[in-house]
Amino acid sequence: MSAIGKRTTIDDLARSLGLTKSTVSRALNDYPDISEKTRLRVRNAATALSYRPLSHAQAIKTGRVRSIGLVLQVSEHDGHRPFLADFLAGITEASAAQDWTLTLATANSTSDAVRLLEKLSQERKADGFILPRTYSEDLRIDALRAAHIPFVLYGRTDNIADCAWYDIAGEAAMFEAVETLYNLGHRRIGFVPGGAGYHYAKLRLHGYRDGLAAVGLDFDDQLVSANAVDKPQGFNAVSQLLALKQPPTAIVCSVDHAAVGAYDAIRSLGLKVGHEVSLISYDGIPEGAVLSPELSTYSVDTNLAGARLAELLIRRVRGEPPQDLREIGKARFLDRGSHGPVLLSSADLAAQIAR
Amino acid sequence: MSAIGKRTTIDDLARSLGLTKSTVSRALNDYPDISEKTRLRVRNAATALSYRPLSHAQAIKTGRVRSIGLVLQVSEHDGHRPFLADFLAGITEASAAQDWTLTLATANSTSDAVRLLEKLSQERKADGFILPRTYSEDLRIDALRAAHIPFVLYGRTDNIADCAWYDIAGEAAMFEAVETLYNLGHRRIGFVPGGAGYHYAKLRLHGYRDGLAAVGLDFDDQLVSANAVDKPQGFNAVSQLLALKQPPTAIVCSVDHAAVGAYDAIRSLGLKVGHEVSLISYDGIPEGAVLSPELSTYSVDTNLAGARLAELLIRRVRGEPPQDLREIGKARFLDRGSHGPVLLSSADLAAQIAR
DNA sequence: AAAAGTTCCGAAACCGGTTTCGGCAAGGGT
DNA sequence: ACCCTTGCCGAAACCGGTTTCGGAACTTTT
Repeated sequence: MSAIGKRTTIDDLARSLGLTKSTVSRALNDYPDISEKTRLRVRNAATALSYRPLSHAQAIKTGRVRSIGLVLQVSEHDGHRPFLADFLAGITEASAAQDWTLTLATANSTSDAVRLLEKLSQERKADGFILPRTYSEDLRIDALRAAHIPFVLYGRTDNIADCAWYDIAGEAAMFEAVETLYNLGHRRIGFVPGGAGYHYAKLRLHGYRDGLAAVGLDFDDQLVSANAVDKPQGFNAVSQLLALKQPPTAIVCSVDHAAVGAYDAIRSLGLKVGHEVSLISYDGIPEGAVLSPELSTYSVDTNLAGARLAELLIRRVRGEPPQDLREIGKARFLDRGSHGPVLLSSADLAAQIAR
Repeated sequence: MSAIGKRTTIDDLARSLGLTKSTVSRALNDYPDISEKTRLRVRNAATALSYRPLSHAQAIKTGRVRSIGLVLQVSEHDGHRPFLADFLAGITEASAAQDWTLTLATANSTSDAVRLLEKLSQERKADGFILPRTYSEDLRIDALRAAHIPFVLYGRTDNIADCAWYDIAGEAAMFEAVETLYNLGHRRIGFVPGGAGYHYAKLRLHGYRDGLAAVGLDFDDQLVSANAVDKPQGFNAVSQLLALKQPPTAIVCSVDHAAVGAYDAIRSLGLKVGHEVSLISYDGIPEGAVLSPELSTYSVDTNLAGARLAELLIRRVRGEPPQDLREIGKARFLDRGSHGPVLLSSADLAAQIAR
């Protein structure tokens, strides 16, 4: 690898300035016992010689490599797969702004993820981790907590001790969706929950129930289908709901990919989305815009999420307590064509379906 | 960050064995001057105490952090966006097998990418880089070459000096597509080139031309449309081709996303894909399977590409010459419904379109 | 049995930064 | 005029590994 183009080290820099490397180091790190004059001299010389400290040489004393760890579980049902690039861009841009980088790994299972988290941390490839797709009971969190490794959740979880997080208020969106549909005259409102075990699914179901309570509708567990996170599951879930004696005239979906299946289910009964059956969903996947009618859904700013998570994690690594590092964002409603005023009563709808 | 759970250092390990750390280090790194007996003793003790060397502490002497760098340009037209997760998984899995990791960054422009490459390398956040989406003339390559930083291309380029690469033989696929269509009776075969400036686009156009030559058809530059890398561009490109006095009865697309637009263009003229107009494309995006008829296309194993690239780069960093690190894979043809025997002559097709 | 190799490990330098500690010189107070 | 700060920088330890060098103990050769 040819030794051409030797790096300039801190010693080179110090020598060229007639200072010692300790002074140079403190000047560059803004120690208070360095005069403003020499601080500037050092800074200028550093840029002139294009000096860049080796991050691993710094790390040996500071213990920090200025790197965010992220372990993706690729086998997951990935509603966020289309958002991956945005998510990563959000993290890396926010990180780069503070001179941090992203160390990425992929796992095939939760236990694999735990193993990688521990390994990356022990080798100090990362100073802390962003945990995407949190479960209500999450082994990754348990492991990091036990090992006192800094982390930030993308999502929330049951046991929030020592947890920092960024999350979108999916429950608020579901709540609002129920209200919206109620105001359009719907009185039988179904719900398609998201992935079992994921905490977001639990929260969104709560939001749905709270929404019902707020508008004065009774909760009917028949109106909650099986969990659905993709097109076929969504198809089955909605078929199941529409086969009820008193079918829902509106359905709230936890994830867009299930809603795509819902379109097929509704159409296969000779009904039209947004007319006989209204649909409101959550995620904001691009496919929603090419369906007809376009899917009414709550969209998530994944780039922003990545950026916020990176900033929170860096603060966490720097020692801020997790209680101060909890942030909730809002999903933005895309008011499109898949929902509308109630057209038929539930009974009439049942009759129509029976034909 | 509580000092609970102190790491075991190499000194701890040495002390517990009654050896010096130099012996331990050499034992773990398979130096020949360590007896087999002590080598085993050390290994066992290391796993027993779960000793994991700090990668940055090693790096200070070795100069390597065992990390692959990847700078994504997020603003690119990303045919490979849907494959991003697969690509990253391929890289990280192959890297992890050799105890390497992936350092990821994102850029908004080529100059931004160059800046990041240099920065990451100078701070030694990465030992070398994978360069995705290569251009025929690529500033990133120039920069890395000039700085003697190891890199591997995903794709090829004009000036291949000092270049190692992995690439899929897109030109062979285009060649074969022309042959296939010729054998089905097509004599007017159009071509939709990919992104201007990208080297893959140049290669695939060559493949198309060579294919024509091989079957004995003349090259007609009218049959080559404008560049197209997404749906609207594909729509325009194919509309342009079908508006010719002697329109093609078959079209080869450089990228699937353009082919999706081709479907619309063909249908809007009252024609059916795979009947009046045949279509063969390249990439293997998932959307191709939900079109009707399903898109005939050459699919790329992106996961494998990531894995091969990681392995090549690691060898490159270890000092193998780039000439020995060039590898070409093959795209797999998905023989589906968007192409078939010629139905109308070009003249008849023109007449039909005119109506 | 002495000389010459081998085998194997310890001692110490080294990598490139950061951080602690101490001291000199200038400034301020009495 | 003297002492005490304060400001500012140099000297040296330190971080946790890797690598070079030298030498003791043990074999082999002559």
